[in-house]
Amino acid sequence: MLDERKAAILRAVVECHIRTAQPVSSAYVAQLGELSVSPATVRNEMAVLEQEGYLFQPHSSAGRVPTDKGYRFFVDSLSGPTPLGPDQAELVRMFFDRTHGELERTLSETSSLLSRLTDYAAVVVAPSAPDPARVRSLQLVQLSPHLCLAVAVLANGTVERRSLESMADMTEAQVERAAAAAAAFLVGSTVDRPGRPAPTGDPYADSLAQAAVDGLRDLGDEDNQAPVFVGGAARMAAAFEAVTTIRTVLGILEQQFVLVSLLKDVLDRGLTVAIGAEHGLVQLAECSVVVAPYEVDGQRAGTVGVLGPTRMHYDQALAAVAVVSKKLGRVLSDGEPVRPGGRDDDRQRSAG
Amino acid sequence: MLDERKAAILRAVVECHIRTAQPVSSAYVAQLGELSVSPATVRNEMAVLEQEGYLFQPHSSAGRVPTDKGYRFFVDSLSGPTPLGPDQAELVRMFFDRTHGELERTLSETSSLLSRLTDYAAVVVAPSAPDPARVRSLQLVQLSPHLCLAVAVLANGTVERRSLESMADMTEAQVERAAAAAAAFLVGSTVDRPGRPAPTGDPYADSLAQAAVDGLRDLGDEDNQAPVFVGGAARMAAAFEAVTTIRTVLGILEQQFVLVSLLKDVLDRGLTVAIGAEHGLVQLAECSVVVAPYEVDGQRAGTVGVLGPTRMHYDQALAAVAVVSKKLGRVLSDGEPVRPGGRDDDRQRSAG
DNA sequence: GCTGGCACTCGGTAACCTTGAGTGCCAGAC
DNA sequence: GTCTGGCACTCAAGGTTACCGAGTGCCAGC
Repeated sequence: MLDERKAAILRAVVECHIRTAQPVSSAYVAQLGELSVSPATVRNEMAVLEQEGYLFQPHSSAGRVPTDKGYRFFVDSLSGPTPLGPDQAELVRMFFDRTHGELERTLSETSSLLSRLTDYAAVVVAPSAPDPARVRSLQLVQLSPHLCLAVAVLANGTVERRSLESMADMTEAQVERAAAAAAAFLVGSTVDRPGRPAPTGDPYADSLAQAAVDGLRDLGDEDNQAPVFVGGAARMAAAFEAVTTIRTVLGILEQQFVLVSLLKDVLDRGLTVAIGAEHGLVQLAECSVVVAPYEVDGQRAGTVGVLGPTRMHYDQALAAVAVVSKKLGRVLSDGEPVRPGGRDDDRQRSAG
Repeated sequence: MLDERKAAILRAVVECHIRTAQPVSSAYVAQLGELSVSPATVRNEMAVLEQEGYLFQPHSSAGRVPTDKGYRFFVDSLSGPTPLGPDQAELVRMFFDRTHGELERTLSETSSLLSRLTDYAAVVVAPSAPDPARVRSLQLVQLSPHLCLAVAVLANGTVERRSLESMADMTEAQVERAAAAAAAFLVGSTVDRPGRPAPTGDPYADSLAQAAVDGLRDLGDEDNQAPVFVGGAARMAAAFEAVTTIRTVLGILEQQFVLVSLLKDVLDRGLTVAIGAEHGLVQLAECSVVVAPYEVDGQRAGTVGVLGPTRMHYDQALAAVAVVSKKLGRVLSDGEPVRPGGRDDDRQRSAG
């Protein structure tokens, strides 16, 4: 589609613009020396590239700036994964060596890590409950005469809470009976087990037990909102000039629901990088997203991602996201906790 | 200290500058009509106020802007709590009517609410565990041969997790024995109960049980970090002009530890409002903080606060923080869950 | 097809002027 | 003594003009 020389020029323009945030001149590209041609030749090629929509000229006497299409070409032509820089690899190693358990905290700190690695905002979507989720224990805690809290510990260590309100006041004994019934029904089984707890003889206890079981059933549902952890939102303030842009982007980062669907959407379309308008969100037209799913126990569980300006360092972001998603998945996998001093290597073998 | 006329002028300047973010002229104050004097007189008074450090003149032909000291005088002279506006009161009522249980979620949404009420960033510090914390149930969940998760449900519905690593691999039976021992020791008691679980006959199980008990003991410790929920950080982007300021402030908002100590510090000094440099944080010199503790079951449990520019709407912020802290405390109190359609009134009776 | 040369464009910067909001001060009135 | 109107002064903001130079587009020649 693009001959080799045009491609090289385009790549040079993108790389330079990512670094400098300035329009790139033909003189700069020529002086690079990669292809031994004069600025005039480069100019001619650049004019063509502009006609074809890869470049854009802010005004008639300025250099060229890549369009979204230009970035897309650049990203697609990135040759294989760049390795992480040594300091960054060190950061990652240190982080995952001392991390274990405490799901929320791990996820939250992972988002900070990813943000520090890339210098953009990072997003980590919590693992959806393994499907189907096996219940390890179920408790009912009475908070007030008509308010109970159902606390379920799942096999993977996740803790789920549901508050249950009853119309009538409950006695302690009733709550205990309900808890026993609900636990007998659900513990050792999965949350979506069909049927209902065995009756206790007390209709109030029965309905409470049923409420607890019902409350947990939605865990399997698709639309059950997975929590999101955002790290380094402040770094977006440095990435943009216009205050209004900053405000918009920060606003989006606070809307967990929007974030989740954004990442999900990108992944569903089989993308790893969504540039500018490629994802649906108009408000993020000046942003790109780099995402990767992570696997827990061999299943896709959640997503990590980086949100930056369209002129982001894609290679570094891709590398960071790849490494973090892999390591995070491993840390969260049951059978494979962090092995301090273990022999895990960061490099991906083969896999072109 | 300030005669009544100077005080009136100062108040007028502060109010106007909060609204307009512009230097305030003598003509404006005179034309207000509150005190029937000419601009020239106002000018003379303003010159004195500047000498005394209440006002500041950006340049010699500009109006006056309040200094931190000026704001301090203004805040101290606010007469009693302003009531919330009707729409805002409605927001608050709706929010707390449909809120119950689910601690983290409540806190997180409360921070959003407070941010929406004030249009600044809001901070909610989670309640510190009631002191001493009573344990309702204790479970050990084995995640891998040498990694366990201790899950404790406290009497108030809080769930605490601690991951426990053992050198040697543990069998399921050992974990069960340890869980039984630890539960027998702690359930029904408080986390700081002295002594140790009864021995099980298996040294490995004993040490695991001990580890679980030890792990929870730090709950009572002072330095145990209370989680923080920040809402509406994006609104800070609108409150300031300079991008660097925005970045700094957002950076602070991401450092939970700094936030907690900031709020704690302000409260410890007996303040409700900290203006500009009054709190220790140089980076937040352009910000003010409005805080209020909330009480759960009659004890100070956590803090809510608002972070805005020094020229914030103090009256509204104070009102919002007061109402939200009171309502939040009530919702979180054991004996007193939200009573839908109940007879709770928002007005503070007497209490001058 | 590439290149050097050249005219042209146009954003950015600096110098300059003008405007007007606002002050400080003073002399006179109450 | 205190207030006030008047007046000169200051200085940021905005507009105009001129200039510079980076960068392009095009063309003629190699």
